[in-house]
Amino acid sequence: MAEVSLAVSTVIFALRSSGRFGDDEGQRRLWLPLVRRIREPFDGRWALPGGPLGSDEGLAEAATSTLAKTTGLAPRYLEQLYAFGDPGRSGEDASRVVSVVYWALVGDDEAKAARVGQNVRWFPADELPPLAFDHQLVVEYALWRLRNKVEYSRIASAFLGAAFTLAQLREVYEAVLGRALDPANFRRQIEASGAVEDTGEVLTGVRHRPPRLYRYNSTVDLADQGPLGRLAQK
Amino acid sequence: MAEVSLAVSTVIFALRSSGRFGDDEGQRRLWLPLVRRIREPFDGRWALPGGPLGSDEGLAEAATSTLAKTTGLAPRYLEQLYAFGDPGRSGEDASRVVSVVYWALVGDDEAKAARVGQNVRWFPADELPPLAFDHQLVVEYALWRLRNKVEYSRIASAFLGAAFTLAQLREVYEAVLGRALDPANFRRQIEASGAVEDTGEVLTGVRHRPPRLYRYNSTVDLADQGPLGRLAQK
DNA sequence: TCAAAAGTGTTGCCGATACACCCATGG
DNA sequence: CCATGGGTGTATCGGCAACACTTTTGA
Repeated sequence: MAEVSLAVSTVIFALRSSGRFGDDEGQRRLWLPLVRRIREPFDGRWALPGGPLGSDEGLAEAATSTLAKTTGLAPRYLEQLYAFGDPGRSGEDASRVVSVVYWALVGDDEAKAARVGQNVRWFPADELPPLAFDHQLVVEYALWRLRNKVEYSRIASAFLGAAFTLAQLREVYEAVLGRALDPANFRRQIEASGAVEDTGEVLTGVRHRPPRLYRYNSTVDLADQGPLGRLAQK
Repeated sequence: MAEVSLAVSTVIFALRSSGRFGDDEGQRRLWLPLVRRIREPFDGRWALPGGPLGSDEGLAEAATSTLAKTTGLAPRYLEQLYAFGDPGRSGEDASRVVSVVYWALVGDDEAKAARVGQNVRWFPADELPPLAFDHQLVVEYALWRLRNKVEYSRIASAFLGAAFTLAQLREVYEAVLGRALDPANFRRQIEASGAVEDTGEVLTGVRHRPPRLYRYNSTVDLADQGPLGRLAQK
């Protein structure tokens, strides 16, 4: 009945060091992968990865498979962002498309191994090329959501491995929020939130006092941090 | 390409006094209109008003026209809630439907004049009948969003007329949040937020000190309180 | 023993809550 | 002049930011 086609796109965030030197050199920044369009409208422009919704796929499932196809990665966190569907957003007289957009976080280490190719490239989130469709707006909204959510949930964990120091966690916060945080107060906040627990181990090899290693409190599932999460307890 | 049809549904909230006596009698409660389904699946059950997306309609536009069709009202506030699209949510082997759900607020006075019929009825939000599809979950999520948003935005205005006393505004907050608020502190919070301005007039005819009448600060558009609102300033 | 980051203690400020108290009106 | 809600003043509490200070390692 409806003469509209439905697509699912995903804004994929990774936190990678931008240094040209060693692995841990340089500041961490947010990066995201874009795909180059190979047809009209917006032929040649960069766009968010996505595709039509398969008839047996769930929406989140479609976002995950898009993510796998373009980067070869599995998301550590995935959440629906918004459904965009105003007529005209695909360009002037293009056919009508409604996009359900998701945003995702992938791990730092995995992102290094991410596939790149002629038509897939990673860009720093604050230095994007001109984008197709209304994707500029979409990315800005996703960034806003990410920055907001970092402050009141524990999604920052998605950027880190199984064990981490509080300094590493703080670096994630600082990169996402774009400002420095007081180490002392950050420690207290995180400890008070109950989001992490002490592994009992320490990180050695650094040329100063060895920091403790923490892991995320497994009693809280990351998936439940999403919009419908708090209603899901049946 | 995609074998899925797209529909738009709306959770419509009004704040009406539940008293059987006069207009201002009794506690205010949240009410919402439901429509009775007249076909399978879920024939005979109550469901959220909605319909397929017209080929020239924007998503919000479709939500507004659904609202007009079922209640005869125009929304004072409208915001996208979520896109639901998992296979199986329409019942077992039903055809695949993705619903973009909006939520809306309508004014107290207008809601009194709202159309009702055999197949449209208003229910208190906390005494809903069994609903079709996953609409129970949808309504719960909408309620959660409403309660959250009342606390950090000025959408409560949507339930009131052009001029109102702070006591009336407080009643709205109390009904939505489900708890009593300190009048003194409520006054300070609202005044500090800059959301309202004094009209200079007072409400007479009450048998105590006449309360001042306020209006909402028109320099802030209600429509900009939505998710994309803060990005819309071009 | 020194530099550097981990980790702890302490203080002051600010916003929110609780609640005492005065104000203005209708009856 | 009294009951009733409008409206103002104020003390207290708790969280947070700022920052001084101690700890523990590698070099």
